[in-house]
Amino acid sequence: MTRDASRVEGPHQDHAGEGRRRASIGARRNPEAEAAILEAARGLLAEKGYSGFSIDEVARRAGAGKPTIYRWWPTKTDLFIDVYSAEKSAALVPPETGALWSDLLAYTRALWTFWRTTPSGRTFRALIAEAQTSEAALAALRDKFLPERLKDVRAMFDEAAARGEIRGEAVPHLLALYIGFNWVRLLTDTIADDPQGIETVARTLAGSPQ
Amino acid sequence: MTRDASRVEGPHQDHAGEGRRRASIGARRNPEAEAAILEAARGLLAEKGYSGFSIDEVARRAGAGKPTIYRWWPTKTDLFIDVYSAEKSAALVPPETGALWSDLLAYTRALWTFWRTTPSGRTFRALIAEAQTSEAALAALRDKFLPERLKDVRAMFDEAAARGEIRGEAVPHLLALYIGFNWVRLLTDTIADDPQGIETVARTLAGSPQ
DNA sequence: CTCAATCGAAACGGATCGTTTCGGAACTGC
DNA sequence: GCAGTTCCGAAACGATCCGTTTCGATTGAG
Repeated sequence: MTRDASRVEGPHQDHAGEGRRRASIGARRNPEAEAAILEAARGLLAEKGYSGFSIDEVARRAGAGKPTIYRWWPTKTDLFIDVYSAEKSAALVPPETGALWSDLLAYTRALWTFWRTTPSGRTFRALIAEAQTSEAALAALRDKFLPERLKDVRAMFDEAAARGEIRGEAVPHLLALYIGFNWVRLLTDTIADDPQGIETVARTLAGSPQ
Repeated sequence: MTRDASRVEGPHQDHAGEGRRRASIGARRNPEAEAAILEAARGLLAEKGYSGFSIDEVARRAGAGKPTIYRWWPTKTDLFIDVYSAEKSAALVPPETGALWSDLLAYTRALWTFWRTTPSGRTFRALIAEAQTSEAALAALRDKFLPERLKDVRAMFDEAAARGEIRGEAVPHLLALYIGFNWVRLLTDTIADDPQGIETVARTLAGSPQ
């Protein structure tokens, strides 16, 4: 690349370290900086949702420079995915009622409550939305988060198949059906408690008599 | 508002109408401008998806001024919703096979093909994503588009209830279940044809023997 | 003819993404 | 101990975008 050699750049850095500053710790990553960035990003996402999630604001809150952020996370989406990865999968203990329909009933109500009462619902909506724009986010959602976080739900279906309640070959499709139901309610912001709807769905998926 | 009265604004408008220009037709809307804007927006959305859908680009393509756009559509979301409204609901003729499960099988395969082979799938994904950020888009999606476009599907379930295949009270919930299945496949970009999965889902919703 | 509303061009303010320049700090290899 | 490398954060930049404002011009209504 040909570049102009003559430079007339002005001075930078005029307040000269009177405030607190997290300087470099040498020719390697500063874990404090990384932690501060992730924590700032996590808090910002929980507070203002994805619309208020900007790199500039994360840098301000973390007391970090934008180049420091972009050194480790090439794009905003990468940082977002990383922050989402750190979210606790939450204390959604899968029920063990002995029947698929009542397992689903209990689990669904707990999930909706979790989505309503923590930042997780909002954050998950943001991830799904981001996945509609970014290929990286879509791949992360489909190939990383979904398989990981659906383990418990899948186990409920697998156990039901082992008990003979449903066919084993139907499990992946019943799972998709069940996930879709929760998604459509979350994405249309209609996850107020709905015992009747949830019970109908649970019984339909389990093939139980109504 | 107090405003400075002294102005030293430079001149505008220096090429003086040598190019084609769609001037005002008086103190009222110019339907040509409106049509050009909608057409440009529609084409842009189909070509580049929602990420490339900017007001500046729409204005350029339409040969319109941004103030003209903002006079009629207060925000970008409003224009987007309006463009989406104009999308043809498409030639998805609901099947009449006489049984819910086979109706669903045929309809689902046609829907997925429609989503894959036209800009509609991409556009619908964009609307769902937009609804996660904009309250207006969410309201439009939930209260306007969904009820309207689900008429055919709802009718399939209603007729099945009339035939005694399913309980009438279950219709809204089975509908949500069915929509969710399609959404989750669309939003994770997994709408390649999947006859087995679709059949399992159709039979589960219809309560048919497997 | 005057007034009001429209038209498109252009510029603006503010925000954002992602990049680059800069002064400085600290570890690593020699 | 001393250069060289890599990191650090501040600041500015270019580009893009949203939504607003100014401006000259056009045209219908009264």
